[in-house]
Amino acid sequence: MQKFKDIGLKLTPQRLAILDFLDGNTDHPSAEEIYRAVSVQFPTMSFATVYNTLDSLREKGHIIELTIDPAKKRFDPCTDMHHHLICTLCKRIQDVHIPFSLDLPEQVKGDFTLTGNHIEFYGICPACRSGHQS
Amino acid sequence: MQKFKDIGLKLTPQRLAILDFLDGNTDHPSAEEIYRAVSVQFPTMSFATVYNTLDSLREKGHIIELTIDPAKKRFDPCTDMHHHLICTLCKRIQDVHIPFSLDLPEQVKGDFTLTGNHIEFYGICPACRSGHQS
DNA sequence: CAGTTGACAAGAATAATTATTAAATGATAA
DNA sequence: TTATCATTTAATAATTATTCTTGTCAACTG
Repeated sequence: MQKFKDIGLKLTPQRLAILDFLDGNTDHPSAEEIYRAVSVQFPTMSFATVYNTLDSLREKGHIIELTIDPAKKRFDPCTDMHHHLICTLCKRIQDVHIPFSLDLPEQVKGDFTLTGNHIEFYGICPACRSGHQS
Repeated sequence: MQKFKDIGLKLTPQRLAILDFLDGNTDHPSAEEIYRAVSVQFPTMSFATVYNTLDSLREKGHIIELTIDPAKKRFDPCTDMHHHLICTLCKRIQDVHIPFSLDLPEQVKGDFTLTGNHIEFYGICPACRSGHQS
């Protein structure tokens, strides 16, 4: 777990468990899913601890908070610039690790300084297209 | 108010007021902001009516629900495909009416059928860059 | 006119999240 | 190692956004 050394936060067992669950996870889990997963090892774990940890990690830039889901926040341990491919039926979210360096014409951005972008690709996944319950 | 004719819903005064407030609005207001604005004319207006109306309008495709703000839903009367330019400091959201026809390579999308995309451009707006409260 | 339907207001209920608190723990320096 | 001190935790209360429920009323149907 070398990678958690320079995190800039106290490394408690709870945090380590959350980090461990998140590490390499591409499911974009919600706070509740993280809580459920980590509760297996730490039955005394509090929900607030999950939120606090996620908040600290976000502040330090170790995770990204996704606003893709209108109902709840989702968290992504992959902080590289990347985008998302979302099935509009089953809501599954898939990573897109291709950079798109988009710019805006002057007349649109004006004196706005562009710092980045995030693209949501919408579509129908293979599973939903074939075996959907119509 | 010709444009509200074919809405496919009963046109009640409350709904008309909401529609009227939304029409041409580029501020991406939240339910609460809509409620506050419409309450001026209809002091008895209920919050639930706002949510119900917004929900009906969304179902009929007359407005779009934005998931840009992690804290709450925002609503956009502009249903054309368009994107958003967001100031990461003051959170102001500006429309970007430029189409970006992005595609993904086969190896990424696989059998996914792409239906659309939405781009969030992040940056610092002129106001925040100059007169920010540091 | 009686009955059905849809819409409204009011407020309760729910779900996600944040804030508060005291007790426990990890980091730090002697 | 140990005392110290700030941070973290768990439990719980509070908040916020949203949805649900209920009773009522108006408009429409037959």
